[in-house]
Amino acid sequence: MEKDGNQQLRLAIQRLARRIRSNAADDDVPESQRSVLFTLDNHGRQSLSSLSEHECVTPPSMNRTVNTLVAAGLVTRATAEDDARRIELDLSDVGRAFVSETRRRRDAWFTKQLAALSAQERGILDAAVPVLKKLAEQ
Amino acid sequence: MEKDGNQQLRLAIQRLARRIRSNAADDDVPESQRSVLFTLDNHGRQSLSSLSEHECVTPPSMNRTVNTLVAAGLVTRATAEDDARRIELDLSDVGRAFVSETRRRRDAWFTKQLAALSAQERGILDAAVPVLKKLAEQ
DNA sequence: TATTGTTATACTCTATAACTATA
DNA sequence: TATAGTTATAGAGTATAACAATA
Repeated sequence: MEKDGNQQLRLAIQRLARRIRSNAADDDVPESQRSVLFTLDNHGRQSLSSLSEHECVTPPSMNRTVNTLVAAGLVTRATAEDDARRIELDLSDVGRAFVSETRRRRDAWFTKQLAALSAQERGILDAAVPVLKKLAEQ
Repeated sequence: MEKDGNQQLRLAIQRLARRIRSNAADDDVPESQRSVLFTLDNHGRQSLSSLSEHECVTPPSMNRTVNTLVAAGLVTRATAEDDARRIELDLSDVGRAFVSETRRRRDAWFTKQLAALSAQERGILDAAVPVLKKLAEQ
């Protein structure tokens, strides 16, 4: 890869990620809350402190975010059976439906963008998927 | 491209963009300010209102951000010669150096990640660059 | 009268410090 | 005494409304 090919690739990825976010965001739910919903969907029921660690936010801050989500009916809160200090946070049915719907909208937008490409271009992207995944996870 | 290949590609891009940001961010300068510096570097000297439009922020909000940047010596402010209502905002030399340094650090991190790939994998990514760019800009 | 920027004020999200309940 | 969560309070960053200066 040539000298500034790196920069071209990095810029293209950052720009595309920005477009995905701005085109598929649901402005009614702020990013901080949406991120918690997706974390609960991806990693399941968990305590306040594990959630705050995962989101790189302090417990008091996460507490407030969670309160909002519980008040909105998107998240459920329950005391843990084995340790009365801990609370178990999880998605409610409404929260789960919200996550599915958000995901569906993102995919719909992205699929529409892909449809404008040629078969050859889509083939190039298909080949790149595993490499991008490796890059994101290594 | 198969059914959920779209989703795989979208997820890989979003994850990779997140990693680029978290690994190369300069925590001393908040994202809102950094974004203004990059906009001035990319699009040159401009007024408060054009800057606020570009950043999708209200003029009072941008005014505050700009005040901070001027106080920090990263941005210069001057009354426009042809219209005394307008102000011209631009990068100072220090601001320009900051932008270069940030860019250099991002590239360094990303280049290091790419170095872990095989020649074949890098070739696949090279081929994908123009397609990703098209996707980000269409 | 319209436009450009600024000030006043309030709301949201985040943080640190201090507190309560449980282990 | 240590841990999980909460409350109190303060600092960014943003918004709307009202204002000042200039065109």
